[in-house]
Amino acid sequence: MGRFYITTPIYYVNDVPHIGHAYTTSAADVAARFHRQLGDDVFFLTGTDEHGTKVEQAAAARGLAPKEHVDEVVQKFKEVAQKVGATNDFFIRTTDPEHERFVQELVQRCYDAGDIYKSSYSGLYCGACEAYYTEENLVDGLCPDHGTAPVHMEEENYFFRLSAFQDRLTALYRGDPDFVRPRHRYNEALSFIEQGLEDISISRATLKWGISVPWDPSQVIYVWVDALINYLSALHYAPGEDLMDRFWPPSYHLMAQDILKFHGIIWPALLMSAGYELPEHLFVHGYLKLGGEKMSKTRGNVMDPFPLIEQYGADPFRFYCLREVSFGQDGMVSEEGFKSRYNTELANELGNLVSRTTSMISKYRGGAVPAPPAGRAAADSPLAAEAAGMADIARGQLEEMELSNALDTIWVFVRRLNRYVEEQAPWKQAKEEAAALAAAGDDPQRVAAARAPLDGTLWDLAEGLRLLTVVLHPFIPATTASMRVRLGLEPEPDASAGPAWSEATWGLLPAGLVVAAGAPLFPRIEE
RNA sequence: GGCGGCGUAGCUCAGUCGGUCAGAGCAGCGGAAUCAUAAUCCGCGUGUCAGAGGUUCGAGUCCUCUCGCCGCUACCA
Repeated sequence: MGRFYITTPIYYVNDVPHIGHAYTTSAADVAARFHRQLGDDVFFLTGTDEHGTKVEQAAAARGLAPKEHVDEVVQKFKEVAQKVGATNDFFIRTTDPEHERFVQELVQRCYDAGDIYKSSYSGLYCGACEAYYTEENLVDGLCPDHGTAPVHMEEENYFFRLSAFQDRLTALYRGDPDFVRPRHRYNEALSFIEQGLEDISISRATLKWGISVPWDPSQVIYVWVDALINYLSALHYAPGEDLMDRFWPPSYHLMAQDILKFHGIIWPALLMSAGYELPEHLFVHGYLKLGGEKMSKTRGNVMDPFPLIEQYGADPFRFYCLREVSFGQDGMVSEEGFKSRYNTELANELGNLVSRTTSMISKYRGGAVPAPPAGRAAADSPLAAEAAGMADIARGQLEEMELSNALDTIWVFVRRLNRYVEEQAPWKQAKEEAAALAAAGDDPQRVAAARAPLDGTLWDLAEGLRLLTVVLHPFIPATTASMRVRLGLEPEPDASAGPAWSEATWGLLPAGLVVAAGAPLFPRIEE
């Protein structure tokens, strides 16, 4: 039994929830569910980042106080987690008073450690934005939002001595090539560090909407510093006892590539300064691209997942994203692709497999899953070895966060079961059985022998489906729950926990199950 | 410019330590079967593995160079 603490980034409420948020949260949920199945002590955290200039401005534009504004917008992000079926254990908001207090404590620690000092920051400042711009971010030398010329300004800020951590960060990376995965992201971060780190300003004098610097209330803490600390602060006040001891450090921080620098460099340095253990791994997943381009609102090529989820449920969405795109790499998604995979893989291959299996058990055995033929050990099933291999490999891949590889491994087995039906041809076995039974008379041994082939086939299929409910639970939990009902298995007491991974062992199918027919798991999408 | 990555069948992509690695899925064509959501299964690919050179008994798989894409290159979430 291990410990598993996984996080998504906390989402910036100024943005509108989009497929990227749903993707990250889904992926984190897959990992969290899998580790619960292993029996690990799991904590899965997500939440929202609610401070900063943009939020302050958005609120002002609506004539609301910032807090009123974020209280409203945060609901949309809570809905994302709920809609994708995420089993997050807590939802943190950086406006939680407990978080704010903790951020101040932590920053104070860094200050006391001598890693924060006052200096002046100079740059190009747009008064309308109340923000600084670097030259690259200007459009023809003008503010991209207001079209006005920024002025050169200086402000007194507190700086974090990031440069002092260069050697320790280098050592961290050199000592653990898996600190950031996949490897090319590790290279990126390391090369950034080796180019030389400069101190960073971690406070703002012109902004009000933030957490004030404890020793100088005229300034607020830079929003990224505020945000990163959520991974730590949450454990101090999320429901439950001793969460720090139970869960720190994080097993995985999940994120997209745009925020690697903050998580891979600033965050470890802050933790070093404040004296905390470092996260074990950062995992950087790719972007979902539509039509070969990175999705962006300005390009108008954003794929909105929420109508699809409303219409088809969370499972098909989760399945599609994690199956279509190699986890850790960029990939293309489209509504067309969604429908294609939904129909071919979920409806035809998996859904129909469940249909045909339960239907044949009903038709040939009155709905009762037969016992395996007398004298045939579970391990003698033609599928036993493949099933065991599939479960082992998928487990290893899930442990390594190779989510799409795991799904691929599992799907080979789904297809194997369909092929098995064709190979055994139960309808043919049923005819042969009828003939053999007619010839067997009352001889119990001959009756048993006559029934053995079809019994074996149906039992194998039911057992194969049962295994699938275990290994697919992390990806499509509502579906596997429904499959278990159809197979006549007892529902899990805790739906978010799912069946224990140890049940992914061939031969554990309980005796005496009665299958239940049902509407198609995935009705085909007809166009 | 520097660092990193990518360029493999019509499409989307796998290819861990160099030796059945030339593959999968989709799309297309042909066939079988009928338990099932007309759902399944089987068969069919002459691809210069971007190009050139090199190392090696042997290279998509290592090295060099060229071409074409992409990411990162500091405080914009």
